[in-house]
Amino acid sequence: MLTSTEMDLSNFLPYLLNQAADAQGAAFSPSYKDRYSMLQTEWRILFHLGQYGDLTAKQICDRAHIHKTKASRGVSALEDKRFVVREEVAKDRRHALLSLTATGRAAYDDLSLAAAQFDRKLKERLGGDDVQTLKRCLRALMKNP
Amino acid sequence: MLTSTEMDLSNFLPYLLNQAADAQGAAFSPSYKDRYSMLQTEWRILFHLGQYGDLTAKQICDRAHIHKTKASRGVSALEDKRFVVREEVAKDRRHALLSLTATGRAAYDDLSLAAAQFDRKLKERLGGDDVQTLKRCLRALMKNP
DNA sequence: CCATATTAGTTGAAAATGTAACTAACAAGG
DNA sequence: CCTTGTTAGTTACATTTTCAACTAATATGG
Repeated sequence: MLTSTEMDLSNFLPYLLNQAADAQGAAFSPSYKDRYSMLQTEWRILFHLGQYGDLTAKQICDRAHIHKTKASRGVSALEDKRFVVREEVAKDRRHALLSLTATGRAAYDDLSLAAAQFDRKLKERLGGDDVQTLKRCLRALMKNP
Repeated sequence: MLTSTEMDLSNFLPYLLNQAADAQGAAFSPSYKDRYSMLQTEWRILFHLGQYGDLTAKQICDRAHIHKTKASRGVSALEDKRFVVREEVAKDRRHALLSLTATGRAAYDDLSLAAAQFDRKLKERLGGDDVQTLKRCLRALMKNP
């Protein structure tokens, strides 16, 4: 018997968010896992570099909310795959600008296309109005209070 | 320059979902981590038992989409904390019905309240109409096509 | 300058997760 | 019965993530 203060799990927003994110993440992840043996973090770094141009690891961490150790290992993995090269910034040698190689760019282009298709199908499923609202809500929830 | 087929990362639904789920998860997790040293899976199992009564591990796995190894470890951890006891089902000794101890029930009640408060604040932030739409979308996205 | 603090990034160990192989119990067909 | 298959749950091992400590470079305040 649920009282008014008690919670209904199937209505608990963090739970719903998590389940939806897991399901959709699992649906998309084969795109980068199967074809490029990338982990999610690598895919995310690649995507940031492809979209926003050359960035330092720090900038990617800040934008994508990735912890620096995860990013550090992700960048190394992308270097091993020859998808990314790093170039020291003369002005401040702590930073290193990351940029995509031709191979990395090709992978990005390919995955970017797959992502666009994936997103388009989701939009079809949910309907344009709902997607608008959904994205607006998600953007609001990304940034904690 | 973005062509029509190219993706805008900040609009990619799996990414938005993931970021929002992470942010909200991180905001709520101290409730069960700090006070009860629980992991997310433990909290989820506890919540299922509190809400839906005694269940087997399998039933929880199916309902919550938790992998059986994760569930197995979560249940063990909850037993160690004396939050859960298992009782063999005579009819089929492969199953074990899990139920909350008084201690487990108390933790559930406490966390349930915290969750309700958390959810209420989110609702205030987003507005009732949006929350309706949001939850409907998330429920649709939880179940893959 | 020089001591101290901060920042970017790395590394090693510990914790958690995922994968696969396993056990134990039951089911079903011959 | 008895072989074969399925199911619930556990365990061992590899991979990934997290945490804390570290290095190297730069900034800052006296």
